[in-house]
Amino acid sequence: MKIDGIDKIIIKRLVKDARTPILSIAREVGISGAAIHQRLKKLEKSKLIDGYKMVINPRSLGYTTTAFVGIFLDSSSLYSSAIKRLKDIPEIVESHYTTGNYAVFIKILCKNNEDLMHLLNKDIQNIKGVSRTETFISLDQQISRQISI
Amino acid sequence: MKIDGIDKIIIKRLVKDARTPILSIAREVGISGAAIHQRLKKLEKSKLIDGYKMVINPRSLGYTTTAFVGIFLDSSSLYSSAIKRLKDIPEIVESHYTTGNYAVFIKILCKNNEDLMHLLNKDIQNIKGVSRTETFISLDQQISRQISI
DNA sequence: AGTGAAATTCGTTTACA
DNA sequence: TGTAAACGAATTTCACT
Repeated sequence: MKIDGIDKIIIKRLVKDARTPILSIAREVGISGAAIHQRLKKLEKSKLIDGYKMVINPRSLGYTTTAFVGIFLDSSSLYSSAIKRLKDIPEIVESHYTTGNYAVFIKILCKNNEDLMHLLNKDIQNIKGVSRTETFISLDQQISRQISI
Repeated sequence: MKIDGIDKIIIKRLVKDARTPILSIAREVGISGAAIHQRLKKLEKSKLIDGYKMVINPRSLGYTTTAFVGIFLDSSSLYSSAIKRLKDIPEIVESHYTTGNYAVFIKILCKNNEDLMHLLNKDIQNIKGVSRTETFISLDQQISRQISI
């Protein structure tokens, strides 16, 4: 799969705004809408494009706190059952099985510190196999982007 | 800002596929396209909607490794200059200033372990003020989602 | 908040360079 | 890969409820 300059323009425009009309991109690059359409279908088929998503602003819903939580498990065999429970906690937006100190590493959004404490002490600590957690609260996010193309 | 059931359907559909035609949503909920259009503009103005993004699949570009890196800084006064340097490393997709052990916490995508080592030992360790790093490599990601509405 | 209609703009297909 | 033409579909605006 080779990507040329036109493909890059298509991708850059749609990464910025996925609802940009194809014809508007066509006018920018100076080829027909049908050609852009064709290229886009090819990019989608190649799996380079994973989809198009509306982005929700968590802040507007009161979710002002981002935190990362490292979770220690008593045994790695408890991983899949723990994941099942973690999936039921909607504030958890990412979950990884990681090398290093922790077994499970999650990213979590909370409305405030009280909610975070509740999530840690009740929802997460009560999961079978969870022995201990370590929390890193994000005070400032300076980078948020996708891999560059 | 109050969100009713119709708004939720609009959001759910567009979170799943941002290029879903408004008229297709209109047909699903049984009101006119103009009404959906109106609601959508209102949601966008309310800042609940942060935008629409094409999602790139990093794997298709060879980025098969996700890692989290905690960075220790000699002094917190070096934060802003360090961030400037981190922004120049395209593999870094998130950067946070965090409470806890680390000063800076990043999420990074790499093609392989060699690239990761190079990024850690050359690009990151050479940044002024960086004393030490701790790396957690993601072996398995089970949750990847947005905050629920 | 919603409607229906009108005007404009898009997406998609097709036949052809 | 690309184009131009054609057509159905979608977006957007507006006067009215």
